[in-house]
Order: sequence, then C-alpha cells, then structure tokens
Amino acid sequence: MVDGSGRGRPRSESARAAVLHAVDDLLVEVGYAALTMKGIAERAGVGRQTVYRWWSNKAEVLYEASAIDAREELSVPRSDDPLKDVKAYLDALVAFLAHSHAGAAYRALMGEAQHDAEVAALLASRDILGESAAEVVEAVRERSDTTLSLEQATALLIGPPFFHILTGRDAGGIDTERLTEQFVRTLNHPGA
Amino acid sequence: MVDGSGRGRPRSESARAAVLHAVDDLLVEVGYAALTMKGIAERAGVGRQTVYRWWSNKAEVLYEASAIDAREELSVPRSDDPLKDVKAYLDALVAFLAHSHAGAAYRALMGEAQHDAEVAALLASRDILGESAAEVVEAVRERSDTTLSLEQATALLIGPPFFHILTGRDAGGIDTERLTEQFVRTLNHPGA
Amino acid sequence: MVDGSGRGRPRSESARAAVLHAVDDLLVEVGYAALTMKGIAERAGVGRQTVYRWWSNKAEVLYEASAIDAREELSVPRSDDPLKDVKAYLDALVAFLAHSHAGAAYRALMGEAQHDAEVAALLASRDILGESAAEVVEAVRERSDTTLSLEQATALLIGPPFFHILTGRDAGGIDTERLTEQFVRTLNHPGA
Amino acid sequence: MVDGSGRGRPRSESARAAVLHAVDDLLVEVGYAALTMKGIAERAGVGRQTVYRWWSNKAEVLYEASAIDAREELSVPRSDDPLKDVKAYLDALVAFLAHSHAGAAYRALMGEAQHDAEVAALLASRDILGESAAEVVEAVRERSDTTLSLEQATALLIGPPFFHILTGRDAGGIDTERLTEQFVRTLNHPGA
DNA sequence: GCGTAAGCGAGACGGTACGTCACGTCTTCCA
DNA sequence: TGGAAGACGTGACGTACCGTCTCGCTTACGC
Repeated sequence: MVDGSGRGRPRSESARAAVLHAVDDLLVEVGYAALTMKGIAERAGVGRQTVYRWWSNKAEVLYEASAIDAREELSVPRSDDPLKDVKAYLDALVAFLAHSHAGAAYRALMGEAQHDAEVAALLASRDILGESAAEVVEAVRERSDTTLSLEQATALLIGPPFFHILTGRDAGGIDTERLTEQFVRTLNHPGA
Repeated sequence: MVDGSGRGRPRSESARAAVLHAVDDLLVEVGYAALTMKGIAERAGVGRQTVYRWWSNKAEVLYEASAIDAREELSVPRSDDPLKDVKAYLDALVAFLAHSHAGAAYRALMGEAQHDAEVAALLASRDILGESAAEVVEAVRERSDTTLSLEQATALLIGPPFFHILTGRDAGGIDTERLTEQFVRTLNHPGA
Repeated sequence: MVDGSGRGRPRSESARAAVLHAVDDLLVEVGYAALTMKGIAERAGVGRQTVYRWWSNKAEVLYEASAIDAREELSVPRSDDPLKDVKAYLDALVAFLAHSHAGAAYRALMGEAQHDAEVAALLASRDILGESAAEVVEAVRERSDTTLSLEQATALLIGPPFFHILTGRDAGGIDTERLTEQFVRTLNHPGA
Repeated sequence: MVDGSGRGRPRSESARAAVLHAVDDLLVEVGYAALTMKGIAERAGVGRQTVYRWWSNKAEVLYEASAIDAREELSVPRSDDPLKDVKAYLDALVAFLAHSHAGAAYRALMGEAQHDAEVAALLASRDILGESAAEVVEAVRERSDTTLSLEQATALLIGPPFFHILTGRDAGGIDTERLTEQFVRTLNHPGA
C-alpha cells in the first residue's frame, strides 16, 4: 500500500497515465509555450484539480513525461572500445537534443530553468545529461592520467555540441568523430 | 530624417529610453517570468500601446535593453599574447553568463528561444556570443594550421563553460586557465 | 436541476445578486455612458469573466437589473372605474419614465436600441411598456365599440407622454387627466 | 469675417464638407455604435485634430450632417386643406423616422440624449420634430377652439407614431389616415 | 514680398475599456 | 472519498479608440 491509510479511493493510475500521455501529445502538437494545465487536463479527460493534485506546474508534468524517454535515448551500449563509445554517445546526444521529442522537452525545461528557480531545482535533482555521459567519460578518464574532475571532463565533452544546438545552429554541422578525437586527446595529454 | 516621410509626431526618445530602463530594472527586481508588457509600460510611465508600437513582446524589449550591455561586457582588449586574450575572454564570458544582469537577460532569452520561434529568430539575428568570441578565436586559429572552422572552434571554446553554467552548476568550478590551454592545444595539434 | 447535468460547481447566486446590485448603484452614480463591464465587475467584487459568463454586455445586465422594478412600478391596482385606472396608469408611466431609476435604465436601453440591434432584440423580447398598459387599455376597449387594435390603442395612450419625456420636455407639462379624457373619448367615438 | 482677427489660414471648407460627407456614409455603412472620431477623420482624409477643432464629439458631427436633411424631409407643402396637410405630415414623419438615413441619425441622437446630457442639450437647441410639426398643428389649432397648448397638441400628433417606431414596432402598422382624423377630432371636441 | 499666425494631414503620446485566456482554488455530484 | 465538471476571483493579454500633443507644410493676412 503506497498510501499511509489505505482508506478512500486510491489514486487512479489511468488518470496519471492519461495526463502523461496527453502532455506528450500536446508538446508535439502545440509546443511548449502553448501547453497549459487546463489544456492538459482537458486532453487527458481528467479534472483540473487532479492534475494539480499530483504535479504543481506544467514543468513537472513535462519532466515526468519525458525523463524516462530521455534516459533511454541517451543510454548507449558499452563496447570494449571507449573511443567508439564516446562517438556513439555524442551521436545519441545530438540526436536527442536536436531531433527528439524528449530532447525538445529537455531544452524547453532547461530554458525555463534560466528564469524559474523551481524548474531549475527540478532539473538539478536529476542531472540527466551528466548522468548519461558519466559512464563513457569515466571509461576514458580511467585510462588516462588526467587530473580533470568528472564534471570538468563532462563539460568538455558535452559543451561544444550543447552550445551549438542551443544557440540555434544547424545540428548537421557537428562532427562527432572529430569531437571524440579532440576529447580523448585532451584527456590523454600529459599534464592535463 | 530616420522616418521616410518626416510627417506626424516624431517618436519620443524619452519614452523609448524609459521603457528600456524600466525593463532593465524590472528584470532584476521581479525576474524574467514575472516581466509583463503591462508592468513595463506602467513602470516606464508610458502607454501600453507605445510599448507594443515599437516592440512586439517582452523578449524584444529585453533584447534591445541588454544587447548593448552584453557586447560591452564581452569585449576584451586585444594584447599581443593570444593565449592571454583567450583567458581574458573566458573570464569575461563566465562573468557575463553567471553574474551580470545582461547575462541573466541573455540566458532568459536563450531559454525562451528553445520553445519560441520568434525569440529564436531574434537571437539568431545577432549571434552575440559568437561575435564576441570571433576575434580571439580567429587570432588563435591564424597561428595554428587547424582545419576547424571558426564556428567549430568557437563551440569548442564557449561550449564547456556555457554548458556548465546553463545546467546550473556553480560557476566557481570553471578553471578558465585550464580551458584556455586545452583550447589552444587542441587547435594546434597536428591534424586538427 | 436547472443545469443539464448538475455536475460542476453551481452558479453562485450571491455573485449574480452582487452584479445586479452593482449595476443598479452604478447607473445612479455614474450614468449609463460611464457604465462599463469592468466597473460593474469591480464594484460587485466579482471576476470580469463571471459577468461575461452570464451576460454578454452591459445592456443585458442593466435590463435584468431593472426589468423587475419596471414591472412593479408600472403595475397599478384595478378599480371598477376604467377612467380612474387609465389616469392612474398614466401617472405611473410619467413617474416611471421621468423620475425613476428603473425608468432611466429603460430610457437608456431604448436609446441604445436605436443603434444596436442586439439591444433592440433584447427589448423586443419583453414589451415592458406595452404589457403594463395592456390591462387598462383592454378594459376601455371592451366597453367601447372601437375597431382599433390593442397595439394602436396603446400607442395612442402612451405615445404623447412618451414623446414628451423622451424629447427632453419637462414632465410637469403633462396633464394626465386631460390625456385620459382624450384617450377614452377617442376610443368611444362612433366609427373609431 | 467670422474669425476675430482674420489672421492665419482660414478654415478649409473642403475639409468640413469631407467630414460631413464621411459621417453620412459611415452611419449607413457601419452604424452609429461603430462610428468613431478616428474613423470619420480617416474616411474624410482629414487630420483627427481638424475634426475635434470644429466638433467636440461624434454626436455634433452627426447632428450637423443630418439636421438639414431632416428639416427638408419633414417639410410638407401647405395646401388649403388642413386635414390633408396633417396626413401628409404624418406620412413624412413616419418615412423620416422609420426609413430615412437622416431619421436613423435622429433616432440615434435621441437615444444618446437619454444618457448623455451634452447630446440632450444639442438636440434641445433645435426641436426638429416640434418645429416641423408646428405649422400644421397650428393650422388645426386655429380653426378649433381648443385650449390645448401647441406643445400638448404636438405631442398628441407625433406621440403615437413616435412611440410605435421607437419601440421597434413595424412602421407598416401605422394608419396615418386614422391618426389624422383622431387628432383633428380631439382638437375640435367641445371643451378640449 | 516677407513675417506672422492659424489651419492643415499625419501620427505618436498616455490612458482606459474591451473581450479572451489561463491561472490556481472552490464547490458540487457521482461512482 | 477521489475524481469529473465547472464556476469562482485574479490579472495579463493584445486591440481599439479616446482626446492631446508635436511635427513639417500650407495658406492668407498685414506690415
């Protein structure tokens, strides 16, 4: 029993699913800016109060709706070639940020976080990009004798394509092969 | 004569200034999310229509209000030592993004651009970060034999701190000295 | 159940009453021209949307607010002397049109109806003046052998004071005694 | 010289005519409610200030634009048969109030006067209906020995059709022949 | 014939009401 | 007793018109 008492009508799992489904659809159909709690509730065939009961704003709904997708899209199978894994991760990252629905949601939330402390806290609670990169970055770090922290190395890897895409440049201009080489070389350089 | 005809009452420069001043103040006081066209007009002591006449949304007002500041804060004097210049630029960039008012405005607009095509177009019309970095990046590029484009090199330089700050990490964790070395070394590496 | 389903929060009767009360007060205080939906809502301590939800413009609110008063002020007790009743009705009519609040509202609506089809339709849906006169006119008509329709007879009775007051003449100049005699005589004249 | 000094550019007669013409057209095209000073000025190809310089509101423009037409439409040639003249006048009155453009303007102004003291004063300055009826009413009055004042007799004549039309009833239902007879008979009745 | 003064069209100004929308809360009935 | 329905008060949205105020320009008088 999730609930402390077990008394009263239990939370409707179908209502929860309907809301998450609705927000997914609406994000694609009308975009983030036109997403409204009212619209989500109506699309889900759910009372407005029900949405507010479980999520306090559209960012939370959107986060829950896309976080799982995001982690999935950004997880790449490990091989025994770290360089190949880094390349694969960068490809997944570019695809996620530039082309996926979950990525659009992430970018929207990241943007909102720039001027909304609650959203910032929400995103900070789960460093989706950092976590997803951790494994591959760690693999490269281990084999090098770099003194860079995991966080610094991660920024080095993700930063360039992240900047490229978030500033509206064409994702086609990103050469993940080259970025991989540069990343690995930087970490392996003596004294780095 | 700026106007084509010179007919009619000329635009009030004082009203324009009052609006830009008001938006600057309000951004600091209430934050981006709570900025409203109504609030800007009232704070500026200006009619609402007057604001709408010259700017179509709060993003445009904010952009005009902060673009000049931004260019100023990000322009660093050139010396004869490119490495020193890169470091100075990175310091200015971190200060701008993490601590300046104009930078907060820029981050807000950049965020908004993730889910608002008009704001995206507005920002794309003036690549503030790219432009500001162009000189120092070009100086390093010229002395190397890299085949990286200006855009790619720029992403390499700006990306890591940009990612660091926009994902809410502490700006204190950025080692601009080290980033400078890594950037220059990457460009100078044979075959890069 | 008035509503089809009975679902959802029921209409707030107190909000309705507050609006009707507010419009009554405001009409007296600021006059018809300065009546605004915004003002009504604020005075009633009610959301603007709530006013629009139940009435589509100020004419409708005003109509509902004054129609009941109007019918009351214009209803005169019947006696067994039709002539006396006609005189009493004319006195009530003059008092209503020239001096009562409800009458001021009626004149305002009647005026608005001259250039607003919706208001015209609203007034046409309930011929307040015609209805109020019907009983006394009918009583006189029955006792005569006139071929005048009820409508024609009504215009004959109401027309002169109506014209007098609406064209801004002093209501004191209306001799209801004489108008009564003339009305009754006209209906009773052979061949009329 | 109308002007005190005669100095400065004289009033443009063409601008005046253009405004009066424009307000006539617009009344027909968009109706009274949608008439605006802005619209009038634009339609006349005239500066907004020019309209305000000579008329203080739309009622004044409309009044000047339609008063002459009104007097013309309501003036009927005198014959040596007063009864025939009264009938002709009533026909002209019904045509004016129910079907003419100038009449529509008059009804609009009369309506506005019910809740706008300035418009009321404007209309009171020229009792268009009363003046137009004076001649025929006086002719009948002279031949009778009635003690009714001109004003009372006028209300008796104009009232019924006025009420009929202003309360939105079909003008076709007005029997001017019969109204004429009733009017004349009432004035001629001994003791009236 | 030149200066002064007022009217001209244009159009921006500070205001304010419009009618709509979404917010987040509330009050009802139904399952 | 949770959930749907939907009304509630609040307040921003973007538009329209208000009446006023510059503008540069066009007359027309009077010195």
